[in-house]
Amino acid sequence: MPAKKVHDVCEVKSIDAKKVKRVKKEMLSDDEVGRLSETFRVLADSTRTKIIYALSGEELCVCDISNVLGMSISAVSHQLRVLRNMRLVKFRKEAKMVFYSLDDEHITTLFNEGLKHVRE
Amino acid sequence: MPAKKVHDVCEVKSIDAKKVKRVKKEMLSDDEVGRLSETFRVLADSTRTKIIYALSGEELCVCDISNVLGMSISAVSHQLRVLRNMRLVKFRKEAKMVFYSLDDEHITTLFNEGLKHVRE
DNA sequence: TGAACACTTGAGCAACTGTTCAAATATAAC
DNA sequence: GTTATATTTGAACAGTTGCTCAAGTGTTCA
Repeated sequence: MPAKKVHDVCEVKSIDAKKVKRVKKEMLSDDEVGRLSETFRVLADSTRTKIIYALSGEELCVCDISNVLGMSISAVSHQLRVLRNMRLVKFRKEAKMVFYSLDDEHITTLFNEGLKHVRE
Repeated sequence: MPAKKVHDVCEVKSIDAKKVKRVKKEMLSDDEVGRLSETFRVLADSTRTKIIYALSGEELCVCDISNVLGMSISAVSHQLRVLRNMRLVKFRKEAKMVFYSLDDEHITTLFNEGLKHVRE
């Protein structure tokens, strides 16, 4: 069997081979593309959006965030873990409570840029 | 049966009721939150990321984009529809071909802000 | 010690997303 | 008309995501 080719991919060079080559050469690296979409993906969920906005003013404990959003502690905690893994929030423990706050001003800039866009 | 309450939500006011009230009042509207996460969501996929970047230099037809990305025409076309629905790209038909180009400079700004972030 | 509290975590599940495949549409050339 | 090319579209399918529920950790206080 010959090396199977995906039929759906246009293989003709009739289009604009030079253009394709040039654009291909200037394409972002896989690493950049991956980190870029990962970055946007954390911001692309409404629960996380609300958490980030809530924390943009002041630090809050998990229970407070849960109250502000009207969501279960568990759901909030799961999302806080995502934000923690992405290093977007930091936390500090005080007795039984855990206080979260923002930990990445680049993301804040990006977030505000997005906010500006939807409010345009 | 009495009105069922979600048990998991912390209902005690022992935390910081005033803080919660204040943050709640300043919270983004549902509409803003929705549009914000929708905006970030379009950018949160690597195929769409690549398409946007490819189009940031010059207009390209579907076949060229497919060649640049090394993906099937169909997959590219599906994603172009998403970008079209979000008004992020525009297109022009020329004979059998369809040329796409960017159509939203706000998104370009947001995209570049994201790029700056991952390249920091 | 044990109960209460604040939070985290894992499993399970429904909803969503991106891709493939096959079929459809549209335009051009014969 | 038929054929070829460029693109779109719908269905199906696998993979991912975000929530709930229940059980777990760790700290405080009696």
